[in-house]
Amino acid sequence: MNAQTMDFVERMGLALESDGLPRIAGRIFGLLLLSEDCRSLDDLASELGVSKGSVSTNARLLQQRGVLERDSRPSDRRDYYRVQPDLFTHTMAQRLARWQRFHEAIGEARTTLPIRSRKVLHRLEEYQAAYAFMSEVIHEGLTRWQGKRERRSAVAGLHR
Amino acid sequence: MNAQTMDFVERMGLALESDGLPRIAGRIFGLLLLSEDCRSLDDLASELGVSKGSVSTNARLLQQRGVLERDSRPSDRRDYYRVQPDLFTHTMAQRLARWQRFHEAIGEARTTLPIRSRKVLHRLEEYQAAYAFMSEVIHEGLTRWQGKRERRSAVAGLHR
DNA sequence: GGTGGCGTTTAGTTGATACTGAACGCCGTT
DNA sequence: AACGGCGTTCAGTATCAACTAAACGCCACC
Repeated sequence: MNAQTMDFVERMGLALESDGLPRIAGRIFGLLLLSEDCRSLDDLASELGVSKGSVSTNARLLQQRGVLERDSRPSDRRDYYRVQPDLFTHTMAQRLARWQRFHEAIGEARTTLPIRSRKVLHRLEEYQAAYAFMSEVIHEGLTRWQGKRERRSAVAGLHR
Repeated sequence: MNAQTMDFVERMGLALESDGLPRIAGRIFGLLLLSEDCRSLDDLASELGVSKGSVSTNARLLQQRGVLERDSRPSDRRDYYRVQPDLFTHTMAQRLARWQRFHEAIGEARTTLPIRSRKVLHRLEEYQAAYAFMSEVIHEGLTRWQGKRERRSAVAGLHR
């Protein structure tokens, strides 16, 4: 592997690690981000110099998170992985879902907890209102972006 | 402390832990979120049943992240902490900054790495474009929300 | 100048988890 | 039915970070 490429892969390892994922998951992601074609588990393992078991576990983890996609080829028993084509939309949506859980906890607290203080109550309401507003903004932004993408690829289709 | 309150505090502990912060930091945040007034370090430590050192370190951490604010009182050497008033805007802006670093890495890779594949290049460009777009959407949304807040508090001021 | 209350720092412990290497199970092929 | 190639799983380890408790340093007040 190229030295610069290895640097990038390593940076991605650290970046996703700071996001709560295993470092190897980040490395797999980084490598596939720069790969033209899908890669098999053994391919990934040897390229990254890590055990096959780790790659298997982490590739599946990334797949479940919507970061990677699994692919198969006719008359080939191996699994191949690649990055999800519309990666950005997926990860963004997933982040939103993660926040949602957090804000649900606050909402639940607001309704079920015996809150004496008007100040606290107002603080929680304010927070929820802000979340609701921004959640809507982001959702609307995502659909607008997808619309742009679709229109662009439709035009590209005409040019073929 | 109330049992339900303890549940909530514990949930916040887990929530912020899954965000890369120490669990105690989450507990401090949860407790202060439900507190009418500021709390001293010793107060927090005894209420949460953890060591004073942990509270000191983690409260400062949350302050540096813009989650908490430190307060002091005349003729009192103790530090008091409370949640940042416009918590939501702060945390949102901080998340954006964190993403930025990630996307800078991708941008850097795109320009410095020798990328042979047109497909890969297009993938990276697409990703960056999406990020730029959504970053703008979120920023614009945040300023709109702050505008709403200011107008509302101005009206509330008139009514006093 | 000593004393007590405060926040901070640090050595040490504990707990969690990423990772490895090997065993396992499955299936297609011979 | 044995074999080989594949993905998965699991016991063992090693690393890392949170947390505690105690020492420390600082400042105000006596």
